Amino acid sequence: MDLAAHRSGCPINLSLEVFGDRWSLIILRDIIFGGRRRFRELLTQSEERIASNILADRLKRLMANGLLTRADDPSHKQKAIYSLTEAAIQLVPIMAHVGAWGRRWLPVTEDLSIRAQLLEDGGPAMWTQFMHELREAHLGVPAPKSDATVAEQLRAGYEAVVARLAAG
Amino acid sequence: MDLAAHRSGCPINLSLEVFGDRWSLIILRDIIFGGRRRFRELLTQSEERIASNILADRLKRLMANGLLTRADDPSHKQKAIYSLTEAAIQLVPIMAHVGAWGRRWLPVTEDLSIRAQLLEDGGPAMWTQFMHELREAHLGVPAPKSDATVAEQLRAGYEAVVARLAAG
DNA sequence: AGAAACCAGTTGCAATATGAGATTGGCGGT
DNA sequence: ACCGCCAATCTCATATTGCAACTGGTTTCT
Repeated sequence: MDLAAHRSGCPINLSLEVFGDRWSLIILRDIIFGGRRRFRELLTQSEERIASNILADRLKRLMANGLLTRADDPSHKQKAIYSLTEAAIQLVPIMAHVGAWGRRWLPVTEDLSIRAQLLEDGGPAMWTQFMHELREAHLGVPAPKSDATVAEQLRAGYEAVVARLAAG
Repeated sequence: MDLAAHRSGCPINLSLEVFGDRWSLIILRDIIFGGRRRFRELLTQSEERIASNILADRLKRLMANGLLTRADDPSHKQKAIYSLTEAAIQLVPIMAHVGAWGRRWLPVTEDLSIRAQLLEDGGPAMWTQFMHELREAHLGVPAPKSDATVAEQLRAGYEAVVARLAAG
């Protein structure tokens, strides 16, 4: 596509050209923190109700920009599996910072911000471990063993808040 | 404006609703790292050539979202001065991370990425000092004294690269 | 004083992107 | 054979973006 179609060679500008829109980081968030790997999961299980055409377009664009890869599911001929690339996995610290910033300055809801809080409290060490787990799940790189995975801690924290809110 | 017009209460989503577009962070980058404070400076001195109506719209939106304030310049009746709020100053670590990510994964140019590199090398300590300097310049909060300001280090690094590229 | 340049935007209009909903065509399970 | 699932695509209405020209006022120059 874009032969020299860049607005400038500034790293912030180029980054925005890749994920500076309303949906790309939402999709990556769902893949990274929500464990979604397929079109249908991303379409129906996100809070923000993305339209199917937008989702299809963004997945294409993220692949073209090297943040995602797509593979056929060997067990289901028409199922596709999306995987993060190393570049996308390295967005984890940015996600953590953005989540922390949003939690501090915007009217977030408790259930949807608990993961951001756990990640903020865990700090860079937790982000690094989480990135290892993502590399294992998406790139097949074995991760160092640990008793409680970050993914599990985030899930448990979320469940606990949802249960507490439901109990009232 | 938008009463409950949010797509969800997720901190990442709400953050994207504030600055998840192609221009908002570019404008903030120019204010934070380029020292621009006025409409005309932002309009004409940016690499990416923003259109005046888009600039006007984004400045309005950033003010509505609490990232900028606007004041009349006492010495010039029709000059306005834009200032960062504390919320915007706290985007510095995100800017630093996004710059570092872009530098690693995208085809940046050397002159426009030197500042990102200096900021990456300087680490969180340098970001913190820079945030103090921004608080002094935009909020009137006196910053701890230091022999070389971060702003000056970034400027000098940029000038050096530009000079070397021009000579070489 | 009069002309020229500067300032912060606004306006009109074409091109582009977004969004909701229906539809497509291949696949799997029963 | 039928029904539901899957990854998209199509259609059409609305919203956003981008360019260029323009506004109404203010300072600066001569």
